Amino acid sequence: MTEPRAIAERELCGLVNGLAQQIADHVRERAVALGLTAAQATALRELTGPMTMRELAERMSCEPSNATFVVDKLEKQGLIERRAHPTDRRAKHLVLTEDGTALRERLLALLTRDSPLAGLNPKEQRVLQGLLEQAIVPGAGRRG
Amino acid sequence: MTEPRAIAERELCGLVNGLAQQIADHVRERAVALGLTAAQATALRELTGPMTMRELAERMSCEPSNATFVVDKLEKQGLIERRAHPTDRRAKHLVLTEDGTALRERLLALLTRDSPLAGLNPKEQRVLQGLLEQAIVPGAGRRG
DNA sequence: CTAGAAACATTCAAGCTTTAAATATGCTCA
DNA sequence: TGAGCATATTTAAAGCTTGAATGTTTCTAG
Repeated sequence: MTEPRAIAERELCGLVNGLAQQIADHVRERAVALGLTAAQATALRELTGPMTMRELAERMSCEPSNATFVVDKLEKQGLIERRAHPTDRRAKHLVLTEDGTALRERLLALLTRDSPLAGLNPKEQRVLQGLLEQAIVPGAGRRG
Repeated sequence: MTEPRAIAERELCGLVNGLAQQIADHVRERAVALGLTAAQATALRELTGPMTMRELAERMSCEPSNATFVVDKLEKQGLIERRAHPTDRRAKHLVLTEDGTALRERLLALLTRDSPLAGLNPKEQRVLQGLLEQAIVPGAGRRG
């Protein structure tokens, strides 16, 4: 409680959360300009190529059931398609449509402008990246 | 798009989000052990002393309307009280009840054990803190 | 081969979060 | 003083997220 070390760690957690919010707000702002919600934009951004629902969920740091919800919306908008997975019949293969690909390009362009990490120069960003990678426990977030 | 710098920044955003999730999951896990939800636990943790709704919302990195929602729950459980603010009649003064204070102590004890930042030693945590403070734009997250 | 365990995706209920709008109070300045 | 704008909180609607089932398919040990 009054242990300085514990207090510092709590404060640090607050900062991580604060920066995550700042990033999320940044995405949300740009998303609405394209008629997307923040969650939809995040999914679109993470869809770097064909992948399964689970892979997408992992990239979004969310539960698979949430990915189902978001992909439903994107599919209704004709931006994405759920195809049969080539080798595993349990899985779906998510593929961007032509419209989806085009919109994703526009989204990435918007997201790249005015980075939410502009306060850090490239070197500082590399240091931050190293620390975050070290702090993140591989299997913990979603099945600890 | 294929610009290496932009890709690195997107990846970095993903890592920030991932660590924030890891921290949130850590809180959630401990919260349920005390009959609290993650949001309620976060509010309780941030209530370091009497404060207004807006102050609490800022500490939680959320909208004031969300703080209203969470404080409603805590108040119904008798953990917190909304009192008149001593100098500003628009504002509420949030104060922990005796039960609330006791539960907060137990929560902090749980949260301190098994830190979600255990992957970093104290020195690394200080470096991380410095970078995060630099990356967070003071007025940005909540009023664009 | 086959039964059991594990993995992928989905559904549903419950709870969280944001936005916009509404109410109440405070502040500034002519 | 009082009009106009800013701030604190709340409400309602829409959307997000999680966790616990469920159905299907795959894997693994015998």
